[in-house]
Amino acid sequence: MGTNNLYKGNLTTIVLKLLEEKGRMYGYQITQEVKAISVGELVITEGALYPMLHKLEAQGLLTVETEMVGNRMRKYYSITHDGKKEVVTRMEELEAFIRQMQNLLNPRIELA
Amino acid sequence: MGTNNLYKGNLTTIVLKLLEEKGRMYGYQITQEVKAISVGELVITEGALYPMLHKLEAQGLLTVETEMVGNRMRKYYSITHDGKKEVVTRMEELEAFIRQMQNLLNPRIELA
DNA sequence: CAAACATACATAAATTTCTTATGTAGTGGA
DNA sequence: TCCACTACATAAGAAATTTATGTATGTTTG
Repeated sequence: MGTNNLYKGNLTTIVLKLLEEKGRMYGYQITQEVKAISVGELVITEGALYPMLHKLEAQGLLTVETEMVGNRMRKYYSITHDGKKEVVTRMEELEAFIRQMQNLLNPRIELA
Repeated sequence: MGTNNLYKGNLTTIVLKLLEEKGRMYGYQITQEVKAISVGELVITEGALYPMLHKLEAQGLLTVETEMVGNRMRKYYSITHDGKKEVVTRMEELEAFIRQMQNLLNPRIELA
């Protein structure tokens, strides 16, 4: 997960958002895309990704289609309507979080 | 920890930064101050706070002075030189994290 | 004046989320 | 033929936190 562990709790948000944008991706592709976009900073491990995808599917936020490409299996994931609602919620939470962190961490006027 | 769980992994940073600003605080005071600054959004639980303070002391990032106020014990924590270095590192990491999240989550031009 | 709430510390068990390690299997190049 | 890459998967362990308790004093309120 790169050099620092602040992404903890945000991997799901990143994956859902990516699937919302791209429409349809398979697991390995997600890891490569995230690595590319983050310029190598964020590497999602398989041990984190696959259980997460299964969980999101079980929750109805993603759907799967299995395809054979040549001789190899691929499981394509797409975001559902519920998944899109979840993305909206998570984005709002993230923005609130960033505001709060700036509020908490920027030196401020002495409070009573 | 409030309504969303994004603060996960940042509680230590928040506490160290607060002690750097304020100079000297005790546990309960930290929970109240954080709650006040965040307007009730961020509530640090005791089960998270006290073990964390003990750990930071063991790591040499904080020092403790126990005082009796009336009939009641208070343990005042202060940040050390090493603690201040840690704050600098953590602030840089947080800024890098926020930039990466904006990069990952803002709709962007289609990549190759 | 008793009960409820606030102050102030603390720890233990459970939960969530992740890393590390391992396994299977096909592909492709040096 | 070995190594790296693609592509899936699971299990054991680690870290940070929540939830649940526990102890004890202080203060407000009906």
